[in-house]
Amino acid sequence: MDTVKTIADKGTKARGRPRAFNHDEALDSALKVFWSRGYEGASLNELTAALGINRPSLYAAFGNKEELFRKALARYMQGPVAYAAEALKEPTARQVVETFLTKSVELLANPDNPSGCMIVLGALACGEGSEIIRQELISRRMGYQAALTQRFEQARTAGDLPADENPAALARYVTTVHQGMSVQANSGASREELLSIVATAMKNWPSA
Amino acid sequence: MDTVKTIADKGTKARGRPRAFNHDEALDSALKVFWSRGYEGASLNELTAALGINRPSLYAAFGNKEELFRKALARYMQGPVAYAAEALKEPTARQVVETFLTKSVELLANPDNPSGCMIVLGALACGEGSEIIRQELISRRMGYQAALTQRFEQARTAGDLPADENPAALARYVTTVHQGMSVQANSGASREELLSIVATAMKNWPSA
DNA sequence: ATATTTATGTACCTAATGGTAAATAAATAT
DNA sequence: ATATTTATTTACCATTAGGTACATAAATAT
Repeated sequence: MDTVKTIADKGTKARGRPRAFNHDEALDSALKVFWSRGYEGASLNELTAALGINRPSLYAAFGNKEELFRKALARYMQGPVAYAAEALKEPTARQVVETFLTKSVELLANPDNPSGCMIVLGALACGEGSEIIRQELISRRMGYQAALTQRFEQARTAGDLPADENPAALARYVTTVHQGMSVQANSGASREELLSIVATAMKNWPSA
Repeated sequence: MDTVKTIADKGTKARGRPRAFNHDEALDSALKVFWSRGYEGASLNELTAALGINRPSLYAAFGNKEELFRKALARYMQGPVAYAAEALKEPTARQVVETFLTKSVELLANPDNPSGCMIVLGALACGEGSEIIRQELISRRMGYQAALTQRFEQARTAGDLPADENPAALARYVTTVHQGMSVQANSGASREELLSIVATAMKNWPSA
């Protein structure tokens, strides 16, 4: 268990030999590897090399490959992808979508990032051994799609989305475009190209 | 068993021991494995089991894993995905897109098929060892995107696409929707759900 | 000073990976 | 009948996969 991490534990000194690496920085390194290689494509050799630690330290700190992926994924959602949940707070459905997709482009086109969203590309067509992670990523995607649906229902009530529009269908459309853009980014699409996709996708957004 | 392979060889008899399996049926079995598992996720054990042959026979007949994938991919394009090239022949740009996306749904939602397009999902976020295949799939996707662009340019000349529309941007949009639908299919989307995506995506198609 | 606790380093484990050597079997050519 | 050609079978190869045992190092508690 962690010794000095929380503010509550500030006074107490760590009991054993101190960790030689920073827990969160290591997680960020692991994230980069999983993000670019996917769950299956990320080998423990590549992970330990990126983290600058050896295997037993990794296992002691993070459990195993699967657990490490989950922890990296949590960090991904609280960090690089936090904008997605934020976008739901925009005042109108149109602004929600525009903000979500535009900020997605910034993430996808950032040359410092691996290309494509990790939640989308992390485990798609893969071996049996990755099935649990694949299912987990599916439920994350569906979770966001459901959140968008709810947001659009609210928008319909609020009046900024016509009553005859189908919130679930619109949410599915938006996530589909986002997922397609991840594939495009993985294929090398530029920021401008991705932005043009957003523009085209938004052209038919229903007006109130 | 067919000892005689090509029409040109019709008269001559096969020289050595005849193959105990059908070449093209085996390729179809390999296709199914690669299609559902991706290049990286398909192991030789799973492949040989699916083909019902042992390793040396597979290597003698198809080269190696990479070559087998290429041959399965070629068969995929001439078979299940032949509709994509066909769709380009539709009379108007709108019909091209509608046909392409609708037929894609039939492929993606067919319960007999692995879920998602193999060209899209076959190798996205993967290890170093799959990089060549990943690049190859990228160029297939770009190839179709380029073909769509050309078709839209032609449509603009023909007058069934407004002159101020950008053929490349529209083609990118269409392929993005298709790629997103592959992810949706992989996440378990139904035929009806996929069709609703097509309907939403087509709503903003420019009219002549 | 000593015991206790925790982390690191080395070295190793088993299973699975893609790939192949060599013997054997089944066909045709002469 | 025999030689030649090609395919199958069995058994194996080196490498890598994810994961761990065990001794040692570095800190605190008493």
